Amino acid sequence: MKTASSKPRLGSRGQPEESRAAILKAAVREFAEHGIAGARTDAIAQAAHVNKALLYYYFKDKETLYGAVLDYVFSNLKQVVLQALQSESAPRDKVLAYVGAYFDFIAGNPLYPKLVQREMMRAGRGGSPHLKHIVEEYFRPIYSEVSQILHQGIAAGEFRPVDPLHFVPSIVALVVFYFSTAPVMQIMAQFDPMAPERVAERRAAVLDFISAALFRHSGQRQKENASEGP
Amino acid sequence: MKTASSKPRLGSRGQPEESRAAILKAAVREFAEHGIAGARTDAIAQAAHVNKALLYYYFKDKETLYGAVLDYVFSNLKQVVLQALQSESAPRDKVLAYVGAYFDFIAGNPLYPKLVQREMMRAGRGGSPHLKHIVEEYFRPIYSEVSQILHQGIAAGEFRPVDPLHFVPSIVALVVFYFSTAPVMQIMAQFDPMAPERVAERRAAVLDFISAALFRHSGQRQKENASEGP
DNA sequence: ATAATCTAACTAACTAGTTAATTAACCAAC
DNA sequence: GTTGGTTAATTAACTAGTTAGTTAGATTAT
Repeated sequence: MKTASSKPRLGSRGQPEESRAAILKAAVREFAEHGIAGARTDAIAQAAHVNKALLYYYFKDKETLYGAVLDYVFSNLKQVVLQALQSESAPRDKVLAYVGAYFDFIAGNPLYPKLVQREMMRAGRGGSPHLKHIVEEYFRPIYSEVSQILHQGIAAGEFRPVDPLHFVPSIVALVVFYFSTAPVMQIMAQFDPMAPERVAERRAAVLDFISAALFRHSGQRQKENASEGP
Repeated sequence: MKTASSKPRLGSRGQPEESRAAILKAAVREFAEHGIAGARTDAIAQAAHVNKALLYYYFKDKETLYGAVLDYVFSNLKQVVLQALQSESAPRDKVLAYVGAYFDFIAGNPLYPKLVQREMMRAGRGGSPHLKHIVEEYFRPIYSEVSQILHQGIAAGEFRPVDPLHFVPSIVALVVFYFSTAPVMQIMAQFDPMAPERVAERRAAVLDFISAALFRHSGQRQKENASEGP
């Protein structure tokens, strides 16, 4: 980015990067709040202080813009999360670092969780053109890493013998759910669930929940299969 | 309901209850798959084999129809879940009964989880006219019951000292998430996540996860506060 | 001039909701 | 037991408003 000009940004050859970024940012909010069907291109243009035709100058159509939003959000997530897994520590600490980083990322970007959740729901019968790409590009690499760590921890006897295929989604559920359903919490309890102290409380609760469910405690029974029949 | 006539159902004074029910059923599917903004009233009418104007004869407008769908779904949920909590057993078994019933209800109605999730997300800035009613009417009674059981279990020393305000949503997250995000699972793993054996697997995993996180195991440390700082 | 950036105004398609008419069950009077 | 009015249930066709996407041109740095 160059000089942040305060000019009325008229005419041409203005700030292409700024415009594009403004559109993306506005689109994140609009899509997160209303979903792809509920999002209005006019609203995005207005929020970005840009003519609507510019959306179509930078992005092919609404669906493509939505795809760009998803790529932006999920690549950020991937970067943050994989970085947290870089350290050379015990499986136990790696899992905690992963969950913590994931939680903080979501908590720090209150618009993302709904976007994530909405996209994950989009597929049933003629669904999303983006989902496959997102899964392959962002989810699978993260899953592989975490899954590997789980196996290490289990092999080392640090963890209970859980199935990563279920445990990893369970982690995601615990991290994301609170934020995507914040409106319900707002009504249930009578406080703002996004207030820093509440978020900190939730963070602790999630870490505690996962720790208790995953880590072996002294005196705990050895058991090869982690499941009970239905 | 009377004789199921096989007449072409033309004209008037046909089967008012059947028509209304057909509309509701079609609306459940349409709203679950596309959300309220993405749902098309024409599609609902067509799926219900009914003229579109009939939607407006029975329901005031799209939003009202959506509200009726929500009431239908959530009252079913409430009934099933509260019944499971009726028994006179130990807190431990009550929690397992609750989670099992909740899980089975969602698993048996594959359209509901997305509906639930979608509505729970609907509020941020000028949101849902239904959410408050749903929370007060359906969620709070369930929450109260479960919360009470958790307190009993904690007092009896059966449970770890968890905060119901976080633990209950965590349970919901674990139960609902798998189903609402089934499309992702479908791509990640290469199997149908709704296949009976997979659902059974998930059920076991959820019960195991919650059991491990909640129940005290022999030799487990006593600790008054269940959280770690952020 | 050229080309990249940007806009006001327009259009074609879609969609929630309405209207006015139609059908048949029910009931009362003849 | 037929006639005709009343009313609930249902529909084909329409309307008014919205919305994604386009176009033809304007602006300005190089």
